[in-house]
Amino acid sequence: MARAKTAKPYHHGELREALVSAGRKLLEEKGVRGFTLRECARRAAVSHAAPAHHFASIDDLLAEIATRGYHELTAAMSAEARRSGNEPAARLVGQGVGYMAFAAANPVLFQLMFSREANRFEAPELAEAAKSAYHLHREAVEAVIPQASGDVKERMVDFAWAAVHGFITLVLEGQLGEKDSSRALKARGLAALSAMVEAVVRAGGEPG
Amino acid sequence: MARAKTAKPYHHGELREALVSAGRKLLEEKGVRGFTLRECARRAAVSHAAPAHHFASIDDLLAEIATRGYHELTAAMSAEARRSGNEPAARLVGQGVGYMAFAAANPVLFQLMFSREANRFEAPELAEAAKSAYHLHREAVEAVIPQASGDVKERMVDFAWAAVHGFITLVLEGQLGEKDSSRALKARGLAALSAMVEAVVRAGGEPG
DNA sequence: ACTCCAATCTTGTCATCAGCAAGATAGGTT
DNA sequence: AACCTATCTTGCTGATGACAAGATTGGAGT
Repeated sequence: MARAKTAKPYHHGELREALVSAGRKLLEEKGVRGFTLRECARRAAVSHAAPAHHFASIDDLLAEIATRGYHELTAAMSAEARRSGNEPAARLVGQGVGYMAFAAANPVLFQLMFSREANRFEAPELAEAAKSAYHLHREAVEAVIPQASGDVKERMVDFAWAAVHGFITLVLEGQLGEKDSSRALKARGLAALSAMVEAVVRAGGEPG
Repeated sequence: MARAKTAKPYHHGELREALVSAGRKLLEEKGVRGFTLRECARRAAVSHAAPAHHFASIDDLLAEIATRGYHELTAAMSAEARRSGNEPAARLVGQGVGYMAFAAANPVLFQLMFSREANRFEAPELAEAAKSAYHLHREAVEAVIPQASGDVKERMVDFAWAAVHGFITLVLEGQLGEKDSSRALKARGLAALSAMVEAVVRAGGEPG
């Protein structure tokens, strides 16, 4: 039957994308606990049961959103490292800046990506996406201390990631510099990054 | 009326405590998203509406649990620092060990305490409890670099906390050393702490 | 000892949620 | 043109948080 111009088409056409997109906004607005499948459906203008044909459960949708988050995180790290030139230490700082910038722009998504729940989502692509971000970081650290032993490298990979991740995490949680301007916060972040890189360089300089 | 020995007393007597206790176990079992007020009530053997008389909302109960978590965290940090003697650097490492030990023993609670939601709970005692943990940390860092300028001190407080918090956070999320034994993980944690303290000491040695 | 009252706990209800079932529609395939 | 499968719908079930109204309790004041 020919439908009137104003009638809603029965088939959405790009519902999966629409749900991911709506879900991502909803996530930032309402937080992880306020996220509901039905609200996603409402925002995509479909019935409450429509999402089931694209995502087996609410966790499935969250996993997809988190996976895309990791892809974006990786891209942000790469881009900022590239902007920082060829010097390994500068690139490591840049990658950290990219990491923090992504987190600051997507605080709730970032929290979801690094939450305990996300780790139990059993989504292979999610684990894959997370690993590629990790490898990017690992390579950047190792490039700074190419002469160090494997043990030292591993420890510095841990340490560097912990410093970057810990700093931005504490900021997003409001534990650090609540009243600071975003400009001042950026300066504090850069200071933390500098301290981290310096520590890595020193540790790498003592071979063994 | 005299009630039979087997009859359940109408008044619980210590329901608030029972709910906090049950809620804490439930939290670790089911995670933040699996936490429900009704299950807490069930475990305390009261009706589903009973908790309302002790906690205005589910967030209120979570805030109380988080507040107690901060008190325990502070205690764990203090105790481990005390065990580490009087040397400031050793005490800072010890405090970090206490921090990580608490987090490892209460992973979900720890995640809750440092989640975005917890920050919006609007519970004065929660903010208070969080601050006292922060001050403990600040003092421990400043004791290591008493001669440093205020700026350097502030930056090292940021940095040290970020390193400790970031490391244990990544471990609890399963991002770091998934397959490591807890013994190996502890070693990696200590390595991160050492690198952190060394960096703080060096930075503090350059006055200004 | 008696009364009364406020705190505590109960049952019952409502709107909302995730997930499932069964039926309607659409777009593509043979 | 017939069909067939993915997509989307309405309509349920069981559970949740919050609220309302009533029952019970223990204690404060007389």
